[in-house]
Formats: sequence, C-alpha cells, structure tokens
Amino acid sequence: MAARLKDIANDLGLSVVTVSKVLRDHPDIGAETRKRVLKRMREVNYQPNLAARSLVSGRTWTLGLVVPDLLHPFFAEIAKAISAATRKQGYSLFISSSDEDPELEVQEIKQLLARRVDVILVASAQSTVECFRMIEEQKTPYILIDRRFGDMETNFVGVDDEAVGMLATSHLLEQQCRRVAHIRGPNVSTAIGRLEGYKRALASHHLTPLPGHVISLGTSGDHRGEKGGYEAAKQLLAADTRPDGIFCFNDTSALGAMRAILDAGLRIPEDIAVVGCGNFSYSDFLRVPLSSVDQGSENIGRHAADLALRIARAKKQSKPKAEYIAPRMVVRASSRRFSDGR
Amino acid sequence: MAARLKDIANDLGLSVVTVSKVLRDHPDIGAETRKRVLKRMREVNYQPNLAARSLVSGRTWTLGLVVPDLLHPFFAEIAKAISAATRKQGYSLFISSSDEDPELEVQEIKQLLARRVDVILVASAQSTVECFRMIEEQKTPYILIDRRFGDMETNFVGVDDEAVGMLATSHLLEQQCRRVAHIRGPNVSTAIGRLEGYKRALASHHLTPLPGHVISLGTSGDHRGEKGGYEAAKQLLAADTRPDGIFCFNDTSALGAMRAILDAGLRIPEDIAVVGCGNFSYSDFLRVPLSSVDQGSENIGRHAADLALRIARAKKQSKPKAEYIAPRMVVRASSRRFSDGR
DNA sequence: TCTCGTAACTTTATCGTTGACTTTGACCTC
DNA sequence: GAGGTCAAAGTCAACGATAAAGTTACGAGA
Repeated sequence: MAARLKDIANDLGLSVVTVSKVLRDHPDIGAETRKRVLKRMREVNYQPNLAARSLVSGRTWTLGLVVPDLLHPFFAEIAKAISAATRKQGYSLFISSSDEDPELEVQEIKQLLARRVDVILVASAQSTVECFRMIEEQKTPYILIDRRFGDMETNFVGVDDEAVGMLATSHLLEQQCRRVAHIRGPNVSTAIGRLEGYKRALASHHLTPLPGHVISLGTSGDHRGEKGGYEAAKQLLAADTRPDGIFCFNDTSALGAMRAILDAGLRIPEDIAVVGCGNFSYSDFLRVPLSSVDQGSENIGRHAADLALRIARAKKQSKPKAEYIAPRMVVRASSRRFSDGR
Repeated sequence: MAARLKDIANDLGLSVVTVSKVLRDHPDIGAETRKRVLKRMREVNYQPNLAARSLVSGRTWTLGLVVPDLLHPFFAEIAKAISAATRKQGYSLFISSSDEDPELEVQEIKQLLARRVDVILVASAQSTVECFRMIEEQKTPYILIDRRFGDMETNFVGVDDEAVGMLATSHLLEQQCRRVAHIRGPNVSTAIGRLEGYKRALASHHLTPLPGHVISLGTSGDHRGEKGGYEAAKQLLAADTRPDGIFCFNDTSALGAMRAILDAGLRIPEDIAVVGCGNFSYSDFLRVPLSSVDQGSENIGRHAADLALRIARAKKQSKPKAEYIAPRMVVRASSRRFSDGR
C-alpha cells in the first residue's frame, strides 16, 4: 500500500535517511543515488506522510480560515482566493463558517488550534478581544480579515472602510442627491468606518446627516440583512424629510431597502438613489441593477494568503502588519441619475 | 507552551500511558487518579497533538471537499452544511475549488490524498473516471456529490436529476405552456438527467421537443453560465416556432436567458415563462423573480456529511451507497401565469 | 499456604520522518 | 606516510501519542 521511505530504502539497499535527504534536496547525495531514488519514488508514487513530518517539525503546512458566512459571496470569494493562492505553495486550508455566532466561532478556532494549523485567518464575529488572547497564548499567529478590533495590534487585511463610505456618499452627492441617508451596520469596525466615511463626505460638502437619516440595521435573526434593510428603509421613508439617496451598509441590506422603496411606489434612482457595498455577482440581474462599492474581495483574499504564507514560513514572529485594500465604486442603474455618465 | 501528555504525567508522578488512558476513557484507571489527571488537563488546557495521534492510528479525523466553484451558492451551501455537520463530530474539513478545471481538480485530490484525509468528497468536473481509479488505488474512501459517472459503483449523494427535469417541465406545462424548450447543461450526469426528465414530462403530455428547442449552454469561458444562457435564449427566440416556456439547466443560465428575453422586448412570464434550477438565494430580488427547482443543497450536504462520517468511522470498506434527494419546485413570478396559484 | 484473578499502573515498541552527529573511503598535500 | 579535506553515505535519538504486553499489590478461593 502506501509506500514509505523505509520501503524505498530497502528496495535500493540504502538507509532511510539517505532517501529522506533526496526527498528534501539535501546536497550530500551522489548524482547516481539521487537518480535511482527519484525513479523509485515515482514508481511507487511515494507521498510523504505529513503527520510524521508535522510531528518532527512542529509545523503542519495547514491554514485555518473562519468566516461568518460561507454563503455570503464576499466571504466565499475571499475563501476561494486564499485557498487557491496557498494551495500552490503546498498548504491546505480548513474552512469553516461561524454563522455570525461568536461562541461557534470560538469553538472553530479551538479546533484549529488543536490541529496546530500554522496560521489562523478570521473574519471575526466577536465583540470582545478575549478570543484573540486565547490564540496568542497558544502562540499561533493569526490574521484578522475584514473586521478589526479597536486599537489591537494585529495582522489585518481588509478594505479601507472609511474610503468605502466616502466613495459611496460622494457618488450620491455627485448625482445631485442632497439628503443622503445611511443604513448602518452593526457595531463592528466595518460599519463604524463606513459611517465615518459617510459623515466625512457629507462634511466636505458642508452637509451633516439630517435627523433620523442614520439608521441601524437590526441584528435580529436574519443575518444577511435583507429584512433589516427593508425595515430600516421603511423608517427612512417615514422620516420628516424623505431622503433622496441611501448608502446601505451592504448589498443585502440594499436589496431589502430597494424592495421597500419600490413597494412604497417610489422610483429608483429618480426618487431615491441607492448604493450598496460588496458588489455581489448578481447585481446586474436585479429588478434595478444595484450600484455598489466593490471591496475587492479577491484582492483581500490574495493579500491575506500572501501574508499568511510569509508568516507561516518565517522562523520568528514578526511585527503585526495591517494592509488596506482600496475600494472601487461600481455605478449601475440604482444610482445613475444622469445619462452623461458622470 | 503547548502541554503534552508527558508534562501532565511528570506533574502528577504518573506514566505517560496512564494519562493517555484517562484521555481516552480507558477502564483500568482508578477513580482518584482519573480525577487528578482531568483536573490537571483542564488547568493546562491540554490539547492532544493530532499529528502524533494520526501517526499511530493512521487516521486523521480530517475530510476533504472539492467543489467546482465555491462562489456558486449551491456548492457553498453544501460546503457549509458538510462543515457544520462534521465539525460537531470532531472532524475538520479541507475545502477547495477546482474552477471546473479537471486538471486542477486532480491536483487538489492529490494533495488531499497526500494529507491522508479519511474521506474525500468531490463534486467532480472530470470527464473520465481515471481520477477515481487513482483514489481507489490509495484505498481512500470517496463520495461523489451532485454529479455521477455512468455506471460506476460509488458512493453518491445528489438530487434526483430526472425528477428535477420532470418537476420543472410539468410545472411549465401546467401553466399552459405548449412549446417548452430546454437549455441544457454540459455533458455530465446532472444535465443528462434533467434532459431526460424534461423529455419524459413532455412525453407524458404526448408531446416531444420541437426542432431546435433543446439547446446546449456553451462551455466557453464563463462557467457560471449567464453568457451561455443569454446566447442560448437568443437562439431559441430565433427558432422557427418561438417557445412559450424555457426550462434552464440552472439559475445562472436562467438569468442570462431572462435578460435575452427582456432585451427582445418580450414579457416574462406572459410571452415566455422561465424556470431555473438551484433556487439561489437572491431569486426573489431579481427583475423578474425566478421560479426554480430547489435541489435541497443543505440536505445534500447533510446527507453527504452523514455518509462520510459513517465511512470514516467504519473499520472496513462497505458497499458503495447512493442517496438521492428529492427536489422541490419553488414557483415565483417568472412562471406564474395564473393568479389562482395553480 | 499456594495459586489465581484482577485492578491499577508501568515498560517497551511502534508509527514515518527529520536533525545532529558519525563513519567510510578516496584523494590531496606536505 | 601521516594528516587533512571532502563527498556520500549511515546511526541514533527524537517528535507525541497509542497498543500490547508486562508488573505490582492485594484479596479470594481451594
């Protein structure tokens, strides 16, 4: 069955170590011997036993990724990109979904720690940093993706959320919206950053959010946020002054919001322009194609993978590094109020 | 740092094996000793080294999943369900995406074999069975998901594709469509089954497909199939007799088809009713909400996970088992031609 | 009293690989 | 010819856990 170094060594009358050296391209092996060993390895389709290797080296050539929801295209794309980039370097990737549940997430992380993965990547649903202290105790390096935690000095790869907020809001202002509302997300770094960007963009036009024009997505139950977006938009429509543009925390909440607007008999973008965030793949096919800020998820994935590999290969812990990906505005019908393409 | 059995044994003046036995609930341990060991384990937060365990046992408590495209909600949902179900039993899941590329898929599988995963699950993009012979040689059990191969006797979990075709086509016929066309998928089991179901449903109404009314999705480039669906629908619209109903291989091709229909100035469903397959999560939010056959992807995932766990835990190879999940028709506006809800 | 069984541990060997040292022999130099 | 260098092997001891086969001590049964 599965061939071992020992078998090859016996077959060729060599010692196990010699064969092992060939495997790892060690210099002190004769050309002839090397050839014979390599030939035999091919013949028996030798595959090193990684468990044994891990045992000796303390490394597993394995990474772990935990995302809030694998069904969400943003995270699916990140996962796919990380998997593709790391596979090429001989690493395999454990992927799991925490369902936005902090406790489940902790369990996933514990399992990854028990498996001694070389690096953990998390798009975290935690509200406290306790969980990361736990990871640090095990001395397993980790990278936060998409969501940061206050002023924690950690490895991070994600979009520049303030830029997202500015991009979306500025775009709406350019489209002559003057009462731009914001449906903000839960109290995590991404939502806070986007809100900040929204305010800054308004400020740069000498505007401030009107009363009731910043509304929170409920966090209840539907974590994709369609229902939350629907409810939030209904509240906005009932506000003293109706908004003429809405920047939504993400695409799913934008879907809900658009539905609420259409249900109310209003037109998009004429009465209210809508911008989401995430640029999910089906934006083009919606009732009203949705303008959206692209977070460059694939890019995030690639950068995260590179960073993870660098960390995994490094002998020593290095200083935490934060990488910010620049977002990109993708304009579609839901916010295009002028045909001149401005 | 990471505590080992040895450390605990030293701390308590016991042998390593005794501690190991406590860990595995071995009977011949005194009550007092067991208590002391468990207490210490908790104190130092002991995590068994799975590499060492694997080395001895030859098992890794690890599963591998390869899907054609993690971005596709159908596969993402399956992946998520498998991951959730197996995690509870202490198994971790490697997930990777083959991008519908048979060669890449083989590479992924090789990596999983090298890692000695206990079971491999594949939604395969292969056109030949060669690759599975390779898996069999390594004696690693595997489960095919979604797509079968001819008459190969293998473990399989997927939807009953003939039922899918019948369900969709019968529904269109019930909606008084009389010229039902089919945009079929590539030459794999799923597409063949659905085509078969389509024909059988027609036959049971004493109909046969009209000339030019079964069209293949091109396999070129865009593997999600929107472009393919668009092109195929354009051809259908140019056919001698225009169809009044289209059953599309999947939802993404249905998106493309719907766009072609709308672009041609026709109405959905009045002029042409459309049914897809996959029931992807955003169906409700489309320009015309899409009727679709739900393949029960979560269900598929759960069943696949159960089967994988059973196989992983079994001492001996057992007879291959095929499980078929029943599909479900979800009717939305794209095919609802009567308001009486028939 | 002697054997035997049993509960509760311990010893030893093993899994497949690797890192740190040795050994061996050929060849060179002074 | 003694000593040194170098290439090309080989030995040994881990790595952390487990399975199988010992070893005690003690009480029961004959």
